[in-house]
Amino acid sequence: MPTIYDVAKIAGVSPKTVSRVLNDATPVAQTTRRAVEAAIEQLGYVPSYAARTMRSNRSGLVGLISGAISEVPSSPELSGLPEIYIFQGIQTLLRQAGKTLLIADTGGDAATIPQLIKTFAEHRVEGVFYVAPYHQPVTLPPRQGLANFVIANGFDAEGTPAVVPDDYAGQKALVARLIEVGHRRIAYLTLPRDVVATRERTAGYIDALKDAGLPVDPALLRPAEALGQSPEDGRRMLEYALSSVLALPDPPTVICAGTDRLAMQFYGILRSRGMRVPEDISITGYDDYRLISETLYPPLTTVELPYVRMGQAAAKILLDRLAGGAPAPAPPQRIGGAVRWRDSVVPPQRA
Amino acid sequence: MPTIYDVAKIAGVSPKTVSRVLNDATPVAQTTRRAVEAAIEQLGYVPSYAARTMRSNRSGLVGLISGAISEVPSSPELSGLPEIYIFQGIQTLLRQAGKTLLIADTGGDAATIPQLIKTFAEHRVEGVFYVAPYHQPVTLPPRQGLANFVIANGFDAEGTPAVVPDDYAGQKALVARLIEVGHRRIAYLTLPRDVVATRERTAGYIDALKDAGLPVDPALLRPAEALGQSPEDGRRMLEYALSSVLALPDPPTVICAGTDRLAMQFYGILRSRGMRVPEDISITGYDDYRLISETLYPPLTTVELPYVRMGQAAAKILLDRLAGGAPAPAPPQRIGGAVRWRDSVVPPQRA
DNA sequence: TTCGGCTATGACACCGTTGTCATGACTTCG
DNA sequence: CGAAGTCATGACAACGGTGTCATAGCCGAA
Repeated sequence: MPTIYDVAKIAGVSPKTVSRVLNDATPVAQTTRRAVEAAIEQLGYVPSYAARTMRSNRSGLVGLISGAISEVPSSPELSGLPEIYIFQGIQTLLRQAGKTLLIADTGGDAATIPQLIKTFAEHRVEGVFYVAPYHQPVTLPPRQGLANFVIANGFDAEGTPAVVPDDYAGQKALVARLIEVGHRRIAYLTLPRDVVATRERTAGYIDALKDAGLPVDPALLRPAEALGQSPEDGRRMLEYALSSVLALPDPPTVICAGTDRLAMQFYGILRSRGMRVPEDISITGYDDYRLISETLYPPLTTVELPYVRMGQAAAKILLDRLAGGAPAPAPPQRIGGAVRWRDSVVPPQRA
Repeated sequence: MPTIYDVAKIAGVSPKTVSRVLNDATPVAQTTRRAVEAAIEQLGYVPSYAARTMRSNRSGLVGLISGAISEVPSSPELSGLPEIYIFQGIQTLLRQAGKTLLIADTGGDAATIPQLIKTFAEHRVEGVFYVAPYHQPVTLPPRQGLANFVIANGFDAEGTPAVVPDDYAGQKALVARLIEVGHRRIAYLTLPRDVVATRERTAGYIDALKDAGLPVDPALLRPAEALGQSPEDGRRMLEYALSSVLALPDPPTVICAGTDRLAMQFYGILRSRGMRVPEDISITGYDDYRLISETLYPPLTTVELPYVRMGQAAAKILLDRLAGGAPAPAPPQRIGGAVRWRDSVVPPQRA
């Protein structure tokens, strides 16, 4: 591969001048610049980041770790949206800033993380992203001399900069909207009780009802899933939760599902019982996982899980720190997701 | 950050000896080795890949490009499985080989690729993966001096090493299995006519029928989707295809959908018409996209799209080349996917 | 005219490792 | 007992850039 010396020789200048041209550094005469650029073109010269890194100590690399970094065992049922959207958000901003993304996946085994971090350290990454598979508390392993960690889709106890979805506001906005179109009996069949998203969204659900002066009926609020259960148990729990609210003397006119996947299952169960969606009952989801929400018929009203924007926010935090900005520990940054209003919800029909 | 000199000074040896310890090179005395290892531990020393790269010209980095690298415009309806599984397969093997993965996403804009490749070149990657969003022909942009390209989920006209799913064998095995349990009237409602997967799977469908000595009825074989149509048109086409085969004088006992997503839509349509799955009609999918195939009730019989293994196969090709193995151009390597037999198929019921 | 200041450029060392080659101590064998 | 061979180690240069400092040419002001 050609080097800066080859370019210098052809252009008839010193290597240092070539370096200046490459870095847009002052001062270089117009004619010199053109000669150097021509030589670069002619040779197909590409500068070496490795050499640049040694002198300047800035590698242009940023690491990303995804997979089982959680305290909670990996639950496929919870990681609805592929984390790849978070990657995309991160990468978009990094590329604009001239950084390149190194990725490593734990493959579900948290024990591999120290090794991954060591590899990143060997490549002298300027920062590291941790991407959790769903909104959760995490514990970062030892930093091994690296700085500038940012957590996406999670948070830790040490106040590491973090970005999370605003689950509270999302569910609250959705329920407020349901109330607005006339619903009064709103069931909420949630994800497992112990996850962050359930706690926050439930609070949003309750506050939306209170804000509208509606009563909160505990019979309308129940988990439709538990952590670590078998598929059969899951199915049974789901049907039981649904049956319970439908059997109430004053049944709901709309069912909010904890996730688009649950909503999809409700479609199936309701239809095999002869109920029509949305004529007989309205349904909402959460995530806006478009493979489901746009494919279902009728298309699903849901709340966006703003993964791309979360990734961008995480990248912005890191880039600001690299630029020498304030560390900004603060509480996790919360990213709101829009309500996606589709045809699975209609105003309640008179009985 | 501590360097090899700091380690050498503390251990009382020369830098070169430290280097030998780091690389497990002969010959180093046991006592010396221990002293050096102790010094490394004490300082928290981490070797610099950048410096190593300069001397040895091996960066330990491999690039991966995903996104719109296709000739075909990106169709969300076709990229059933998230490419992330291909990444995982690739990364598993690379990590074992001590390589680190650099990733870049085009963000849907193929015009960005030359820039991405240039960035990879600056980091002196040892190879580059192209990952297509679904099985398709691709055209690689200029290589800009880089070698060792491998295509995953696609193939090009130049014979670049490539890995693709064996769509022919997958559909053939599925249909053979259906015949085995007694089905004779087997409908196939496919993905858009022009995509590779449809051509190959249709051939598999036909050959399975022929092998069993069954007639091929063109009325049972039709596309359920077209490229680039609106959601409403899509829905209409889908319903029309389904209605057509059901209205036949001798209707099918099982419907093979072009993808799990289509199968999911068929569940919905059939149920809103009062038909039961699988009692009244069996259904199969393709992809084994578990968020759908395991969540549907009854769980969906489908064919695995072996993305993880495809990624591993692609990585193996690259690693073999890096190790100096034969270039192995050959036709694309075909990776077979297993039939996943679940409850959406039962033997045909007597009319 | 002379001198300070600015512009464009180059010489040189250095970043952190490793390949090449040399060297000294110790074995082994005739 | 000396020559040849092995083992453990170190000196030195080189990889491809960039930071620091020096320098030559040119300008305008005193």
